[in-house]
Amino acid sequence: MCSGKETIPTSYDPSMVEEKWYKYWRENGFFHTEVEKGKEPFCIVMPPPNVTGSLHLGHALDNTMQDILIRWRRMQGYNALWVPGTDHAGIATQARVEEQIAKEGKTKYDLGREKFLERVWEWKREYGGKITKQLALLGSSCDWDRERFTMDEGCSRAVREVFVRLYEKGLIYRGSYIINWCTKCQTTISDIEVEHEEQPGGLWYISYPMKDSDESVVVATTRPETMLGDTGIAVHPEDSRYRHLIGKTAILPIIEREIPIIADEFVDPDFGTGAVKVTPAHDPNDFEMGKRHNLQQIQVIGLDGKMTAEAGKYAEMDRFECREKIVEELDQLNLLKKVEERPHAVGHCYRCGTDIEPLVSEQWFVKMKPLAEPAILAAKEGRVRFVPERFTKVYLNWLENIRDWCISRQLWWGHRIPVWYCRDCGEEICSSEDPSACIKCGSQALEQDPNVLDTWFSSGLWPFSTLGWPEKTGELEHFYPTSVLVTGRDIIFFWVARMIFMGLEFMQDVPFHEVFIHGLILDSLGRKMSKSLGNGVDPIEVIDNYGADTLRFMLITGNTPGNDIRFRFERLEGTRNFANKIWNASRFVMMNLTDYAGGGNEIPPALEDRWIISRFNKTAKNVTYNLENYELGEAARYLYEFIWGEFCDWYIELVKERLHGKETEESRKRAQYTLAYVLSNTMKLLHPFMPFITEEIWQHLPHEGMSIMVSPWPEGKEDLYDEKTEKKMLLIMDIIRGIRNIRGEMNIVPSQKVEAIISVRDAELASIVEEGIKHIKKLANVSEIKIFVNLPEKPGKAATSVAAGAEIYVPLEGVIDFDVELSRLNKEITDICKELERVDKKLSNENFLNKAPGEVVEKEKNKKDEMEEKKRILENRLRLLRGE
RNA sequence: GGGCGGUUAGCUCAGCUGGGAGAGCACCUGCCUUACAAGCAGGGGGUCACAAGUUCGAGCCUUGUACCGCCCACCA
Repeated sequence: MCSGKETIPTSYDPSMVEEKWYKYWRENGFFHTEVEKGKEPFCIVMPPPNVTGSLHLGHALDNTMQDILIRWRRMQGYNALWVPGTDHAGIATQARVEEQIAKEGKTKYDLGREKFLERVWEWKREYGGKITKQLALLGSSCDWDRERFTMDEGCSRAVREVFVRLYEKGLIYRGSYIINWCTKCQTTISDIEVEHEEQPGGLWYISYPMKDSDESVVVATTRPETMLGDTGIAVHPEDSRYRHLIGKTAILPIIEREIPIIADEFVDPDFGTGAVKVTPAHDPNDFEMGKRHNLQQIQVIGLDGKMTAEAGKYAEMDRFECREKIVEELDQLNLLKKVEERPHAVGHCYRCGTDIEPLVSEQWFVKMKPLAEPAILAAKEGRVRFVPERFTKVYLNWLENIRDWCISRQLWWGHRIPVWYCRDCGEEICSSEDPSACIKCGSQALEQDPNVLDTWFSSGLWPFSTLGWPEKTGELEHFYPTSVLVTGRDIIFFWVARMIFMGLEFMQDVPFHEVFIHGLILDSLGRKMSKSLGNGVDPIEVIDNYGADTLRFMLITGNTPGNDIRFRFERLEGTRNFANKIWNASRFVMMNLTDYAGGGNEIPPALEDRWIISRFNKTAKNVTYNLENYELGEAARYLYEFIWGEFCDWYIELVKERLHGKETEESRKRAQYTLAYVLSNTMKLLHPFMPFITEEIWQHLPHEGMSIMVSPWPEGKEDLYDEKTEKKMLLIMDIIRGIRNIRGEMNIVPSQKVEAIISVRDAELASIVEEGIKHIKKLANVSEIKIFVNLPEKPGKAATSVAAGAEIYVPLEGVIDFDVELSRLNKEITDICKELERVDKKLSNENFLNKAPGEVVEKEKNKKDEMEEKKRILENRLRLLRGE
């Protein structure tokens, strides 16, 4: 059962155990979950990482949190399912493969759509498994038998089904609207994929002459090159400066087009000149205005970012170069009236950073209002709850101001839009199955829409598509709605909101009841980790060097829900040391359990046994409570403190004598039992956080069952709380600390034992000290202790310490350094005086006495008495030492 | 322009529904004490950003201010 001392290394080596146990868990099917109707379900669907990506710290945090929740609930006896999977990540993956074939000197057009897609699938097969392997290294206990991919058969079916149903309901439509175009990626992107960044820019004032008069109108613009596509000038209807011009015609310089002056409420009279040029084809506001006033849309910038034929002599010129040239020409024409420096929020493509070009294009959209409304309601009614709560507002604010969602992408990698056009009669056919003939004219000359869907369209179905939808599976019935979604706050809009409205639309219920949001992982200087800064940390490297348990625990501790975390290597080392501490404590326990064959619970527990059992059960309660409230960091902190500060620092030290056979066999066995009980149950509490080391240790301890991960969770039994014992131990520990303090301050080496004289207030306290006398001797390195009740004459040449109700004297004849002792006493007295002052002030306040709760007042009074006694004793000592 | 978060020890951060300021690291002192030097014992170090308010009592609640960070936004 237990290994001998020699075979267990003195420092913990994660690489020796992690792979072994992961394999063991997997081979024994502990990750796999079947529907068990009798058990309460607990289900998490994993946010699918990019299939061709590799694990970064964000994933590590995300999945550690999920694994903690799943492992904990599984141990609690829930029917716990964690569904893993990956996302096809349209633009990102396609870009990688395009890069690859570019090295061969080819473009995707050389290959053609079909061949290109074959290459992407090949790439996916070759590089796609990487991230899931890395998730395994982290210890993720997800059900790999249920691994999904957003483009697998089932998910693809779900996507088509959803598209068709929305289409038939009129919630998906096709039309020409202004969209965000990335000239580099050569595709549309949705509004949230556009990142705005303030950049220095200019505001150019351009004069447009009026037709049939000498007047002119000056407009201000940040994008002069778009003037080539101007089809109007707008002013505010109430603006007296321009009222007389409304309805008249101006001449667009350079192009010499006649354009109308229109009146529109949108125009802010206080901005610029109060007159604005209108370019419906290249600005979202102008697009709307153009619709309102029936203005022509003239596209002057093409999909490639170059000026179109409509730009006249500027055709074929790059849009940025054109800007400069236009300004030059206007200047020459004396039409440039003013140039101002002005920061401008330019939209960039979230992927490649290219300036987004708004332009009009025929695309597919999802009508959002009818879908958003139920999603708003669900959050308001608390059917889906955000943790921390403040993110509800972020979510609601977005949905309440939502615009229609452009879902078509001009990519090849993705879910192709299930719409076909008949070449003969023009009929548009939307169908979940590939149609063989036109439903109207019977022609077989059908052509599928070339576009694919936004990647987030399929991710939005993830909670139900992975559970089998549109089939009515047992999984869906049992596990939907899932229990909690764990994700970063950066994808609340992209993903969380969309899953919620899709779930409500297609499952008539929210996809999860709770959304647990975590922050970002920053570098040690508080910056985002990014490729360009080169400040990224590779979690796999961390796992190689420190172990997965260490990485996990480090990511979880010292953090609070929703807040960002700085990644610092010192913290990693601290956590590694914690793992090592656990390892060595366990080594100690195992070494002392070599002859232990179970049992011992029937033997009456010693004081320290009752104490550690009480402390353990309180810890279990605290850990459970904090897990329930998603306070994973707090839960971890309780464990850290219990293991290191109580089990290691105190309990192990307290039982060494018994284990070494210095007392009875019975006492020894009872200590063995308690060690095994507390350690193995503590390992259970720690298991969700540090799965590997806890399994390794648990397997070495007496245990039932095949794995700690399927052992029952210790809930913390209140009937094993023992307040009386804890109070006793507190006194004994205070006495030990008091003597240690004297020893430390006096620099008394451990080889030198001291004596102690303890004077207590009453017989009850005397018996407690008596009970702890051997502990005091051992842990404070004391040779002899004399206990008195109210010792009348205090020892002379001794150092002093005071605990609640007990005075401790350490005679130091010849050794005592009076200066040290005097300053030590002085400091303590000063500290007490400060406290007393505060307490006195409180207690002399009549309002406090009258208004504060009785127990609080009582507490303060007791405190005061204690302090005063302590102060008196210490002052007496001071006088005695000074020979007063 | 709106919204959110932060400001606590030298550093990085905890501090739950208001009732004696905490941890880790760093620092100082002494220790290889047969689990652990990745350790043990002891110690120093804080006007809880600032101001006002509520309260018997504020790190915590209210309002305002300053600075840092993030998100959202169709004033060209």
